[in-house]
Amino acid sequence: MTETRLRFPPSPTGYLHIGGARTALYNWLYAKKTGGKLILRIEDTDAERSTEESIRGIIEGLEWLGITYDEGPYFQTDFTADHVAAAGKLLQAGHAYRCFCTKEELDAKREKALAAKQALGYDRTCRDLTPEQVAEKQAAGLPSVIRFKVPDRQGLLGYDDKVLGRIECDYREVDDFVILRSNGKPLYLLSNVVDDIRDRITHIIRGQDHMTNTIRQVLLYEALDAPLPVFAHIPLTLDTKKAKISKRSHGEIVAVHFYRDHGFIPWAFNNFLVLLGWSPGDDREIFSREELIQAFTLERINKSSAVFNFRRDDPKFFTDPKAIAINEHYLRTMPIAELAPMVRKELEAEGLWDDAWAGDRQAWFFHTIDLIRDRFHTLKDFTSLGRAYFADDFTVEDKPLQKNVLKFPDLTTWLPALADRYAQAVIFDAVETERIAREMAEELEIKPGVLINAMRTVVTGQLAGPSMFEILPVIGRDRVVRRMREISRFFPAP
RNA sequence: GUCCCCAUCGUCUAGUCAGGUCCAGGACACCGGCCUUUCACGCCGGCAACACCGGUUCAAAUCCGGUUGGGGACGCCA
Repeated sequence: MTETRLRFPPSPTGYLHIGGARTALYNWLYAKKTGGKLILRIEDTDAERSTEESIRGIIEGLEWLGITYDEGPYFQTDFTADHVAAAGKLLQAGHAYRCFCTKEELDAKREKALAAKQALGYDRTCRDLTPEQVAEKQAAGLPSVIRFKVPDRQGLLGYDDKVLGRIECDYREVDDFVILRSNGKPLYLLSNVVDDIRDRITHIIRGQDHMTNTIRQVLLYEALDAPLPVFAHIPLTLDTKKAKISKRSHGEIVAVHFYRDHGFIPWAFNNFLVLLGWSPGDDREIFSREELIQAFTLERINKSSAVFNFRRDDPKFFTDPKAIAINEHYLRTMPIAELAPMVRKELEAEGLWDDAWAGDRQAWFFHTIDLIRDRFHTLKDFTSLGRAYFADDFTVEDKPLQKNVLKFPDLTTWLPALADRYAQAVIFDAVETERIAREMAEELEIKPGVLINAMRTVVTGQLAGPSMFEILPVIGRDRVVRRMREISRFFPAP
């Protein structure tokens, strides 16, 4: 059996979006599973829309996701000569012909057909031009494109799709498509096939929006006398209104970099993505890299499209809740040693990082992450909700302030008093701080919760969090005492 | 308009190919309860779907036909 060779061929006309990322992931998984190769090919034949920035963005996106490729990036424009040669060969062999119809004529016909609700498509005007007629028009300097000549055959044209099964349509339904523009530049349908043949691609995993392309490309493989690769058309990712997700209409929310910038763990995002159109057949949903490679098969890819259930401007769910849930799962369960570098990056970006946390204080750093991560959703939470553990410039949220502090003006004396006891305590650990706090509450004849919740508020800024007495030693006696003594600053001046 | 594809809880899906074990399972979300100094933590429970019509069959989510609905494509874009 020959080596499997797959490719991911993005067109560099924008950022990498989740649909493209998922396609890349499926190709990558299949390559890994079969011990094959993944090739990255930048399809930049549309010079007007291709940009350097987009190429960089796509590569960075793949890198962030951890989708590695074995060859490339190749650039399609580097192989223009091959494409042009192939077009010439098809012309010579009678598989293609020159067409002199102008864009204007074609546009007019298309619009007319659209208005009359007639079938769209090329009417074969130039298909049967005699060699003399062609020579005459060329001599007159008329520009021409090269069109593929769809064979005049009875019966059905088709191929076997790995996920959809047999796909067929009538030969007459396929238009004679353009393979070379009037300016001599090749077009996608041709370039793509020529490149796939040269790169010896064995499996093409792409979106179902390519199904009509595949039908036409099957003809190209035949005319070019090349073996047909295996095709697998994966379902599309739709938005909540069931429209195809696109960069243009959805913007950042569908961009891979959005998830990087919102504190997603790369593998968690892959794990979410793979489930959008594939399932292992049992109840598993969380997979390590190796488990997923092992479990992944083309046969278990879904036929029907999936809705990416993202939300906008929702304070709780800024994107698909399931994506967040999977991210949380990883955030809360992965080995601290793997999570710590990601947290470090977040802290560094906020200017909060202290090198000691990678040295003498690494145990503290790991313990702190472990203590607070249970309630976090993304890596961003470490520098927002968890800021008080790493810095003094944290925000005290209004809700706990109202509920736990301002409601009890006596706290301006109670809390500094408790702070004094903490300052003088022989030991400052969870057991001792709790004993002291409860003892004082008893003396004051108040519920311990009043002191505890007030402490939580001024020490962490948050309404909720881990056990208060676990928190205190982590934040450290000095900081705790200082924050408790400063409670008056939250009350309006008398 | 033409062609192609698809159709199970709000969302992602299992079950469909080999009909009975499915008055349909899991996850997320939602709702309720418990735990707790707090909580968007944890634990327990609940709500919730086979698009419709017909056929085949002792038996249909599963097979067949039709209807409806959704999506995609129809470029000298990729």
